[in-house]
Amino acid sequence: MPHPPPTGGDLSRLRRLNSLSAVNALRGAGAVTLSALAERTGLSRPSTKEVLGELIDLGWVAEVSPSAGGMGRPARRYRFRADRGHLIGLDIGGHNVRAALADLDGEILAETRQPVLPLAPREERLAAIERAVAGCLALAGKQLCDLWAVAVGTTGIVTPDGRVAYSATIPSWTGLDLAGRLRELFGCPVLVDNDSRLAALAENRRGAARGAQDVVFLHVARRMGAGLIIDGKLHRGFGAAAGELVMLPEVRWLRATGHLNECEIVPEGTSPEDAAGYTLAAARRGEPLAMAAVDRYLDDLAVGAAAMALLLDPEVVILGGGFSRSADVLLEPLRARLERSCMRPPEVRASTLGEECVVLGAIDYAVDHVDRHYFTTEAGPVQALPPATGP
Amino acid sequence: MPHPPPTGGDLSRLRRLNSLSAVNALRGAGAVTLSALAERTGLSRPSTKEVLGELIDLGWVAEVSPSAGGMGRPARRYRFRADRGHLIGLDIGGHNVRAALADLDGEILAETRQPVLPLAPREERLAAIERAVAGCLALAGKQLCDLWAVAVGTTGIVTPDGRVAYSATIPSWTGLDLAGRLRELFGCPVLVDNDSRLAALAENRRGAARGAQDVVFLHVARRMGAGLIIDGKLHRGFGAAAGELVMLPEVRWLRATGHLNECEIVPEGTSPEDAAGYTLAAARRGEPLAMAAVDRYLDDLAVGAAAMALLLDPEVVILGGGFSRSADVLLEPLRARLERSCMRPPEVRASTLGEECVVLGAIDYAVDHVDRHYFTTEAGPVQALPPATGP
DNA sequence: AGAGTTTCGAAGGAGCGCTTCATTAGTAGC
DNA sequence: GCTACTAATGAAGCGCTCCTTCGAAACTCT
Repeated sequence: MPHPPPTGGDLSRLRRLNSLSAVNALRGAGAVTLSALAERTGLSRPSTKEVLGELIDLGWVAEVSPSAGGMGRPARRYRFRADRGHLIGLDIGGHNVRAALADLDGEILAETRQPVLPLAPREERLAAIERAVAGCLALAGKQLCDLWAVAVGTTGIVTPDGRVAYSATIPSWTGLDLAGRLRELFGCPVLVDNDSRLAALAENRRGAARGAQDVVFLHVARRMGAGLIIDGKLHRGFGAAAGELVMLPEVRWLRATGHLNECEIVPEGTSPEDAAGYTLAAARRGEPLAMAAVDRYLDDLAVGAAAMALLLDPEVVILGGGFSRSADVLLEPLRARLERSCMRPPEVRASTLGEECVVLGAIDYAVDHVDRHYFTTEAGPVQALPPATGP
Repeated sequence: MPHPPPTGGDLSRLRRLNSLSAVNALRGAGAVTLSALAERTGLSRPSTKEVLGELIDLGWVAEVSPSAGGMGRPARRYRFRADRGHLIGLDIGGHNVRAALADLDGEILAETRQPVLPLAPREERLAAIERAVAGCLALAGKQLCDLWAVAVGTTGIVTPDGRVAYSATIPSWTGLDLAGRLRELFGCPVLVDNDSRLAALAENRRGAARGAQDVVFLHVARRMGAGLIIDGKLHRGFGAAAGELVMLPEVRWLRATGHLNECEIVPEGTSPEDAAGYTLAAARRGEPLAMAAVDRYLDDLAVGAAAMALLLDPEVVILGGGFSRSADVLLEPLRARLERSCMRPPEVRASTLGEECVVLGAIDYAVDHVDRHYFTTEAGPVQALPPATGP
């Protein structure tokens, strides 16, 4: 029988915990004085100083110019060196590849976009990915060797080891060892996950669902998806296939978009990509036919949304994805439908991150990965900052 | 802005962690030698001894007779004093009130059952609860003042503070402040939760889903329910209403049992309670009409089950509740249906705890409560054992 | 320039866990 | 019945981490 949890332990472990506590207090807090840090960590000033000194020696923390103004002796100030490593977030969709470059705090430094055709062959899309990343690096004046991790959100079902098991939106993607290919390309750790899940993560960290413990994120676009935050953590499931509610016919998500695409009001010859947007815009203007189509669409959308809300009882449901541009048309009716179906209806909010939610979620995922690697109890003592060539 | 997590800290905190580690290593492990304990906790022998000495002083640990046989000097042995406190688990259903008495390890010492009519008034059911508990106490020779906690599983939606917001099975229950009433009755902390959720907890701790991180528990009986274990923890949801998928018509769980009740093969005059069981038994014998009814029943059951499996991607789905007696008829077809609907089908297993799953889950919930209260980091240092009159 | 305020840096003390070693209590073999 | 072996016990001494306390330093306000 394996021993349960290796809790407690050594004195060095206590130091490690306090180092982590200090790192967490410094992360994203800008310039912090020693006294402030001591208060946040709960340690005494001398202990905090010792911990901080160690972090400075390891290269994770730097001193910045002392504070000006105020009473008493000016305090020296310190900051987390978020600029010592860089991360790439990728959103691989049917029509676009988006990339963003961020520092270790997840602060965005550069963004690019590369259009691709949904039916483009694998290599073409991979080339677009490479261009998008190269563009980000050039914009920020960085190099490949500055990258510590690349996180990717893509449509479809992704296995735990980063292969694309199946993608309806990008046919050529099915069966690809995406993580492996990108590792070759970028020479650093690559994390791959489903795009809807990463979007949910972003909304939870910096968007409309900030602070919520239980979140249902509805990725509404031509094709639907869902991402779940449960107990403050992204839920992936045993086989990393959580959120694939679309596949169940009774949930009516497969046919939902059809109501928008096939609305009679859509002019002949409108491309299938633009039809839904046309109907939504027409509904906003008050065209009766369009409004009826949107109503039918919402009826179908609400079935799956209600199933999730009833099953999980989340604090908030986020309406995100491409169609969330039309949140003004969709939000209130969705809320009304959920209030009819649910005993304890959740809040319903529109995404605040819009089109960028997947890229931002990928960045957040990469930040988490770095944190797990360097700043968790399991990872051993806080390690020295890797040399400038990357980890 | 509130300070995030009060991690790390004092030297005393380290001792606390090690005390907890020792308690956890002792819980449910019977008699343990000092060396074995040292190995499990990861501490050195002398440190382990000191920690153990403290726990003995506080009254949580006792020495037992030294081990006989074996090489070398016989080791002194120690055990967790699970018998110093007692817990009650209750299952309040439409037709029965079940009670169990357990020690602090969750080991069952006595069980009783009191029949009640579904339409019985509140006070009658409350009296049955009192009788069931009194019976347990008498069987084990204990008294009310020996109880440290009472945990209750009941049908219906339970608010976080222990009121019954709504119960379809027990009409008189709706609106009752169950936790308040039982606290008056028993004079100790009372925890109330939905019965399906507690059953899921029991299967995760000691039943068919032991060790699984993500579990969907299907409570199949006259009325359906669901309980979710996510990331190893019972999922309650923001308003403690998680699992109420039944309420959604599209999921077809409301009408499912009807296929069994209304099967032509059921003899005239069979009571509504027994009709479904009759059909299931007939299906097992191979009666074509019954088999067709069970098929239709399974079609409906599978819709909700598939929705849950697709959304959460659990490791295992447990078929539990009253109808799990007929798991031989239901399990394989359900598995086949899930394999058709799911990209990565979960394992499907029958409950191993049967009728007792709710009572056992209530006990497990009560054990968790005691653990949270006495043996967690948040609870401060491990407290002295309360005096014999209860906590 | 002096009082007040806040931070800095060093010294001394207490708690906790680790290693080490002599001692003790049993079994196995002759 | 005696000796050799084995494994646990108990006490002593060490090192690490955090704490409290104090005088000195640096800057603002009057």
